[in-house]
Amino acid sequence: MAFTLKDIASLTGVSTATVSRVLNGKSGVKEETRDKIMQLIKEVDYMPDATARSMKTGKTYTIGMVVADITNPFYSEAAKIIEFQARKQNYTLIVGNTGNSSQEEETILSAFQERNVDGFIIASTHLRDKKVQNIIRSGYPTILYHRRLEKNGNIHFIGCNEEQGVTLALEHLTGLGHRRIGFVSGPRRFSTGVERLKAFIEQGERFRIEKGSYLIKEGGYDKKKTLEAVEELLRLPERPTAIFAANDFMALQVLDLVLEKGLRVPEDISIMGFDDIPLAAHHSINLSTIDVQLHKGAIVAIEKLINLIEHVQPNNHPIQILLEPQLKARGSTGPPASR
Amino acid sequence: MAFTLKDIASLTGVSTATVSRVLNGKSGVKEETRDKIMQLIKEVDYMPDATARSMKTGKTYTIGMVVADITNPFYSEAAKIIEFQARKQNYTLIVGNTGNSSQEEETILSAFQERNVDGFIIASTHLRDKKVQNIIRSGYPTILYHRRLEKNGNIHFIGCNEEQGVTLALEHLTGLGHRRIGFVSGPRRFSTGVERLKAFIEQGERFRIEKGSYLIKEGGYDKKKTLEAVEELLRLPERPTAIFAANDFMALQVLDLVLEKGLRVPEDISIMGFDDIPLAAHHSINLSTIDVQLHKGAIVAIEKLINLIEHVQPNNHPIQILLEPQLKARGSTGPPASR
DNA sequence: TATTTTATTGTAATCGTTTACTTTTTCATT
DNA sequence: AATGAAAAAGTAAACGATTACAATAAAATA
Repeated sequence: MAFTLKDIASLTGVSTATVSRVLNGKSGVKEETRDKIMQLIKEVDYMPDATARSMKTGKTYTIGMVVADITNPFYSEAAKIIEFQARKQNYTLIVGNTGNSSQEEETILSAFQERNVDGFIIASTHLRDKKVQNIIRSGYPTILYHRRLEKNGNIHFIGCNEEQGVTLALEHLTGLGHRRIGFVSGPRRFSTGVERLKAFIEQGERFRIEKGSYLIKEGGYDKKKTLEAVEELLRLPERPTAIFAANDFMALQVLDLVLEKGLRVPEDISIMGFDDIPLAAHHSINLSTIDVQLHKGAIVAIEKLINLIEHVQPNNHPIQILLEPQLKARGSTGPPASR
Repeated sequence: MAFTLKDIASLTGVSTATVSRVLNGKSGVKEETRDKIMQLIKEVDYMPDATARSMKTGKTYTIGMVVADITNPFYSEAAKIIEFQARKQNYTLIVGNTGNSSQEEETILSAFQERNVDGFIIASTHLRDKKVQNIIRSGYPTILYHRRLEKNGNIHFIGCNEEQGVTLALEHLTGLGHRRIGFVSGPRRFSTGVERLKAFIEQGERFRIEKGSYLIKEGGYDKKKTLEAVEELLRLPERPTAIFAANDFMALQVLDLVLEKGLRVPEDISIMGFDDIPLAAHHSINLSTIDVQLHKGAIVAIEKLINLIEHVQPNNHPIQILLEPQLKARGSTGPPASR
């Protein structure tokens, strides 16, 4: 049965205050007393009750992170990095998985609030997410990661320069000679979805993608939706010579579907992704994509969050960090077949 | 600024006891009073402080899960399922990532203990894990998932029948005609590592794998170790016609390396994995492997754990569940090239 | 040695809930 | 109207730590 601070106090014949002081490494305790207490602590393997402690101090040393899908390498990678960094500073990370359901997200965020997390990293918000707005408004230290809200007044955001990323991708594809490029967009509820789409349309003009020869199709995170989009693209009278998927997770699905149909990549069709999840570099995937600097972003996110938590900001300048994406040209893209 | 139960009490002019009763849906509160309180709660969006509550009740409704590597789809998939099931019953899941370091694992487990998690799902234990033994001994509801301890007296374990899995794999490979099969084993600190290896050796005899013509090499989770193992296998005078990796994560690396060397799979060499992570079914991976029933295992694990937590077991029969693995024959295995 | 000063320790309230126990209110019964 | 039982509400003590403040012990100074 577990020992409490009180037990330690009475067993060593001192007051709880003294034990607490020792526990927290405060000064003003005689060496001898400290040693005696420390020894007993080791001996009985006493560990302070974080619950009780945080009740008094108001700090839980817990950070709530909520992601769209932990099985998506993009998020699991980020979670891993963030957890690691957090623990280095004594924080525990709680990760919640929304599966892109705002219903679930709300439940999770509430659970986290009830548990008094010290701060949030939210990587699942949709554009007009009431609950998220609510949390930010009520002053919780919060960092929006990767996805943002529609209106971003006074909101801390860390992500990548989506427009720049799309530009790089199109530069690459058009550089190879592609003019008919199909785009499988992400859901429009998410900032990444709309921003990448918007950039594709804008930049598409600039790069002279053939009018009407590309199709934009909203994909989802389930394979079915992506399948529909791909089928529709391939059924076009003038088939696109390249498909650009709005993220790697979808690109993988596209790749899968295209291969299933017996097309060769990149000889028959090029595939381009976005995000650069670790798997993209895998030899048998070998996906050309845009590196969104996930690692750097994750590190900055947790660093900034802990900063927000520990030093009440004198300046309430919202943090707005846009990382510069990079092109990763791999084997899934090549020149279009000449006909 | 957040409202407390006391605020709700004084604002509605009742005692804290009454509010608490309403909050917990207890009887003995007049309808009218209940309504009045409920209304205020909605109005000010009051949420009870889980910290304070669990301090009194001794329950945190939190489950600690510790995994070897959250970016390994095997674990992220399990975590996702477990989190989902847990939340359905009002539990929050904390996931810790050990990166296979027992140092890290210990830190994480201690952090979880201090936070008074109601139970543990441990999917990272090594065979003689002191800390894990310690936790089990001290009576925490704990389920070992996937990996087990060396001695399993009175320990709850859910995993798959490793021997059976290896047998299926060898049946498949030898059935195709392979006699020289290289095995890249997992680390021997883990039960899965030794069990799969042991089964390979035992069953290998039965299936008349050519003596001395196969090599067993301990791989790791970093690509370097696997690379070494693969190189050594390929350098053998009589090259194995198939490589069996002790898990899919490693099989993916093997696949990658083999392809990099210009070998065709399965024409030049067959690759077999173990676990059946979702990615294995991906068209461009198409890895033959052993389905360890991860989904079922995860569901059972969380179900049993919550059961342990909520109904103090009258019978302390340790739970020992071995799921039956299944062969998933895909494209990475085929008959050996005839020479 | 008496008196300050400083270092060490102790006391007790508090954080926000829950809950055993007590008190008050309501209402049926006589 | 008096009584008693049942229903509703209240009181106050926990849970296990932290901490402001008070008290004591030790050391320094006069």
